[in-house]
Amino acid sequence: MSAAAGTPAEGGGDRPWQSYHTAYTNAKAGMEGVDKEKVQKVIYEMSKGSKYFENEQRKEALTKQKIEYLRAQCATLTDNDISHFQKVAEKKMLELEASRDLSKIWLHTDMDAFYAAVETLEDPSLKGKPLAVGSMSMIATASYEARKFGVRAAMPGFIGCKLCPGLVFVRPNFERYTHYSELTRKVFQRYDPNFIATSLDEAYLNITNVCIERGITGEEVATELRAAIHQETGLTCSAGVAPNRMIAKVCSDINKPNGQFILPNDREAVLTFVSTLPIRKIGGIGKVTEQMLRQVLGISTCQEMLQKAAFLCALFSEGSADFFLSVGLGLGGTETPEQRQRKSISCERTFTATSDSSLLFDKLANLAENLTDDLQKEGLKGKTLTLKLKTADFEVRTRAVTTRGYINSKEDILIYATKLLKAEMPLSLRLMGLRMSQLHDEKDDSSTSTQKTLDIFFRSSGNDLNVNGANVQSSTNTSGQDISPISVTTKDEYLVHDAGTSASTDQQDFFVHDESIFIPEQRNLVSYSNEAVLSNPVIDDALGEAKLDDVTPSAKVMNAEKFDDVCQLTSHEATASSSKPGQQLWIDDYVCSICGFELPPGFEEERQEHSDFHLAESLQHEETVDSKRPISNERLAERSCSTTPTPKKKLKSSKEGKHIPIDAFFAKCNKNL
DNA sequence: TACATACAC
DNA sequence: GATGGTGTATGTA
Repeated sequence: MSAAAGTPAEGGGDRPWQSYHTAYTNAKAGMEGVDKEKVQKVIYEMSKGSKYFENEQRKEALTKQKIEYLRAQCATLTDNDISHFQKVAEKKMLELEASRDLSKIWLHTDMDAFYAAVETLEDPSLKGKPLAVGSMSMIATASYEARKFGVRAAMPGFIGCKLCPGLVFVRPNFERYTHYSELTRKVFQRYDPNFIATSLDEAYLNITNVCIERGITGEEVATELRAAIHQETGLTCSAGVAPNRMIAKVCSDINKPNGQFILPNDREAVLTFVSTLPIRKIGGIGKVTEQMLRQVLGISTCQEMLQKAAFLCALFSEGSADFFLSVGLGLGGTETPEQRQRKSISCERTFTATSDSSLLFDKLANLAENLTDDLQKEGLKGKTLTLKLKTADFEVRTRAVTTRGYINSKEDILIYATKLLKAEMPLSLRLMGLRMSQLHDEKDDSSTSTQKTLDIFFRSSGNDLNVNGANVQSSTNTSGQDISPISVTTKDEYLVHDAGTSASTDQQDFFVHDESIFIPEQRNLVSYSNEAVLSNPVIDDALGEAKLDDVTPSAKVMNAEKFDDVCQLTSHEATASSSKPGQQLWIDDYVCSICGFELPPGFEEERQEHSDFHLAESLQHEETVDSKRPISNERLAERSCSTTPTPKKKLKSSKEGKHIPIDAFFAKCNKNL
């Protein structure tokens, strides 16, 4: 195998710090004169032995395994394989080359040490001092003075202190940063009304029209724009100008701070530029990808992507290979993308590790509340709730559940979140997070709040206890069947709706991520009308089903166990049961003995409502004395909860060659034979 | 769909 | 003594 000319495994032995790579190992602008070896040593010494460090070691070991695996795959390639992939790669490169568009001029701007610069502007006494915006745990931004000592963003503050004993710390103040960010965006808007803001301090501008209309060069636009930003904010920024966004971003980093770099719209210039460019400079190529490409294929510059094109096509997925080859050709991002919708919304918090379950449930409730606030502020509901856990050992797990309907109330979120968390207990955690995805706009949804739903139910119980009672209209589905209100579910999973412009609301007390693509022209996209969602899905799914099903309470008690089986949660002994309405018992202080519905301790109000529900149900039962359908609490469980089983620790060490490209190759080879 | 990973800032 | 929060994309099962 000729191409697997990876460098020998570095580090280990007498210089263990050399092999400890962190997110902040690679140099940032302003760190040119830094004694990297010394910094590495300090980072290593201060990290060594910590749980964080040990987790990093585990992750590195996995990366090494991946690298070994790819090397092995590489070694199996025959000359025939290689020539086949060479052809594949050449075809791809021709196609990519044909797509090259040199008619656009893109400008990328990046504020210089943004948070630190804003703080210095607000408090001039900080000027000239090594400054870290952040805390002892984490630095968000380091001033250029601090960078000279090796201090940088994403580094924990205590390591920064060690590297730079006089380091001054300032707590982040996101309202300030947002204010200054808005000032910069006013300037951007004048040059490109459709500019793309990727964070508070970075943006892409398509300046093609400005250049044409005013008959000026990209360089002149950059100079003028940077001057305007300085004029209007008092802050400096750097800019890169190039025929596409990928290159423009790299260019803005070249003469940082307070500088600019222009790459002409010329194919040769682009290829020359890319020929020596380290792959790590490219957005999307991080620590792991860099290591893989270097250690498996000996690739360290973009141009080498082209030399090793056949191997890239052989070893990686089509998407990855396309990306790598584009990088080698210096292509990427010439059209303004469609405004993208937010896909998820989340909230997570780190705290002192604890295994105290009541503390953990409290924290979960806080998260649910925060998430609800954020969802409601944006008028969003979601279907998939993901619980993120980070153990005291820094191991990260995520557990998700998809509900049948869209939810966004604290109560609903907490019911599912609690279920997910309970299934993982006991464990010691240092972080919990909740994320809602599969979102849609609340205003497109006719569903109402939990309370309202219960109101409707109770009103209906009072008047007409028939399942098709007056308060809940019967509806007809597409196949013309009469369907019960309870089973009416929304069918708008792929609803398209207007996202609007989003001014970032930086509520967090630390880092902020402003993902909004700022497109001031609000466009109303088509939104497909959804079928009516009559009421709160959680209640519909869990309680409503029970309302339809007609069974004796004792049968329900028996099924409470199955509920747990289906959800694969801790099994509860349904020993405590009551067939009398109003005397409902909570098994394990948690599960409703009648229907298996779970409500954690502390939800006394909700429990009361739930008990009331069964009371009403029981009354209804007395009125409609038919027992047509035996209850299916399994169905109830399936409907309300699709929680996945507890972690199956899969060891991804299956040495069986399952890598798609390789398999695909053999499939193709067989066809070709 | 669920989960893990990688990445950006 | 101590290593973040928000969001996207992708691969895999």
